[in-house]
Amino acid sequence: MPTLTPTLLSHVAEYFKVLSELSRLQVLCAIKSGPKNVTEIMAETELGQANVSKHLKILTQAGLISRHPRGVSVYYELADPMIFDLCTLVCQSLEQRLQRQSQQLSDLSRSVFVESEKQV
Amino acid sequence: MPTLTPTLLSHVAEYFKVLSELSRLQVLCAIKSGPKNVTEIMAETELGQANVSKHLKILTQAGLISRHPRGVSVYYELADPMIFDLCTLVCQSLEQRLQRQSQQLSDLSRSVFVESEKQV
DNA sequence: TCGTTATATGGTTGAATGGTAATATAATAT
DNA sequence: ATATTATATTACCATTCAACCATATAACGA
Repeated sequence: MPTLTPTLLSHVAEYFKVLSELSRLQVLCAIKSGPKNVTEIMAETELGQANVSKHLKILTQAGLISRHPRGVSVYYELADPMIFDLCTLVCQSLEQRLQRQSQQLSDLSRSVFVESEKQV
Repeated sequence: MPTLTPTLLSHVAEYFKVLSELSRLQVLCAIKSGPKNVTEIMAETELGQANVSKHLKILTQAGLISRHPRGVSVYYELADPMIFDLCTLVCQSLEQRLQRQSQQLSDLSRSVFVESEKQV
């Protein structure tokens, strides 16, 4: 890993901030299978037009997607599919966390059960 | 990659939101080399006490770090070093983006140079 | 017990930002 | 030229949240 200087770190934080909004992740998922224009993205995400447009601008400025006007409509496509590698890693972490929690829960319920047995 | 249902996606967004704050990334970096107590983290990050405490709580609740009281002080440690794999991927993406931009800049300056030559 | 140190919490404030409606711009067709 | 469709922008509101101050809690020593 590169040295995480404060400057670099703030860029990383900014990157994560772009990905920290559900609507924007939905937009990214919408174009995961291939380029789509704004109308198509609106349909798939069920977000408002101005809203989608703003999010697309933010994603474009962050370099996560690229903009391709074609005729009257504008197509957007993923600039770096690595984004979904990030999502995969996060999902794995979430999964592990859930497993730990459910394990703790079952341990807890077992101990409660044992305790109640003692009472009898 | 698992199917990114809206529910799962919102969890992923939440995860990224935790990582989207410079102060919290600084805290994570501070304990990257090993567990540290709150005072040590304050010193390393130069953040206020209440501030650090709140960020530590957020990171703990998100499952990114774990809390270990020892005597009068409380030590925190990374719960999942995978976090820095995320940072590495992001850094690579940022680097690529910068390279593309600098390439475009040099292309631009070259074309400007050629144009000015034509003028002569 | 009392004081001290370490950490956590509550309250407040200001800045950032997502959503939406209204409007602007751009491209195409009639 | 004008209407129409697609996209972008602006203005506004509501919410979120980081930073800070003050205060509370907890652990330990004198």
